[in-house]
Amino acid sequence: MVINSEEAHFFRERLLAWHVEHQRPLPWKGERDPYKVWLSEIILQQTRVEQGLPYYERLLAAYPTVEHLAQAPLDDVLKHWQGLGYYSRARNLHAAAQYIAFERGGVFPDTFEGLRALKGVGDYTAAAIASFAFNLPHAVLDGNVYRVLGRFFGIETPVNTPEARKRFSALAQQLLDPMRPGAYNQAIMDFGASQCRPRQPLCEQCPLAVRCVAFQQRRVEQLPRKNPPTPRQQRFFLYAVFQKGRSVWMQQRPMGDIWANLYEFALWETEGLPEEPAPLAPQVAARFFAEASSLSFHGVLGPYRQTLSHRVVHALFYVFQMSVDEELLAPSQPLDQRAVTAQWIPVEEVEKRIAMPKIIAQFWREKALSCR
DNA sequence: AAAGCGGGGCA
DNA sequence: TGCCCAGCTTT
Repeated sequence: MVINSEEAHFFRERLLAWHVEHQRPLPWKGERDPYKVWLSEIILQQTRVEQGLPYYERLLAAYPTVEHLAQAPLDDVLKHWQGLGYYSRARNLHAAAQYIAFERGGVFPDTFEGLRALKGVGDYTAAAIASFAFNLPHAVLDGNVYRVLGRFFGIETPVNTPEARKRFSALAQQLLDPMRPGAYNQAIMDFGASQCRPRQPLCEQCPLAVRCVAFQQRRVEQLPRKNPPTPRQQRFFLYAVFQKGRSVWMQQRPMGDIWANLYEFALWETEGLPEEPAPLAPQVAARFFAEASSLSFHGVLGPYRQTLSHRVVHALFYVFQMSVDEELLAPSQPLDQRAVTAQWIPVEEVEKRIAMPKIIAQFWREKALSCR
């Protein structure tokens, strides 16, 4: 789709005028430091501003410069990231920080291609940093832009396809104000977030409505189109929570699966949940310890359920206590068969130091409450 | 081209 | 409950 310059001018000017009146004050607005822009953009990937804001404040306080971030242990970065989701962002953030700090002397890339080569930086994030920090003319294409352009131009192509990506990015680049790329990108994303929002958009007071195809055809709620998502697969986790004195056995989740690098308890993944959980306790214990007789079973909690983007996880927690004077028994099956860290963690350090998936943190919190 | 990867908010 | 969110990476 090629648009004439008059139409592009109309779109641009109305949008920028709207932005002057309606923009939200946020800490990264107008920021030119590429480190801060980068940090904010990684946090905001697939994440609402309200959810990401406190994480931005805490991470920036903990790591004021890219060197601070690069020198921190990955587990500390993950702990700061706990609860935000998509944990590969934290791993990539850390890896990119080390690259910038140790191989580039702390100097950020200042071109689109240089930024795009950083781990965790795709087309959107590279365009955002390039335009905000360096005023380079690259148009952002995110969920907001898809929606605004899809409605205004009445585009039928489902947005979650490679074809849409090409069409929309070409369109976005034509509409970009080459003299004010940063301001334009801020404007269209703010506009999508608060005016042309997914549900109940404010069309009656919209400066673009007079030329908006979706509005004129009363199809605002139908656009942009999207292909249906793939159904979520169910997974069933039976956790064995081994406590010895004031310590608990925890292990790190492997790469290449959900919650990579976060910590959990000894895990037995099954094809389903048992009808009667409690009688299964000896079998659960036997999965991990040959000498189950030295364990006392303290009960089972759950099932807990958590929905992820492509999975639904159901979890039961079997709690066992070992006597304090007992030496650590050899697991009947290696707990670290996935070659990850496994260790006894003092109970009082778990919440402070260990990054856990939400479903683990929730169990742990409720267990602590029920034990006092 | 499709799948995998979190968690929160809202109708 | 389903949908969406300042997306990226792997297969």
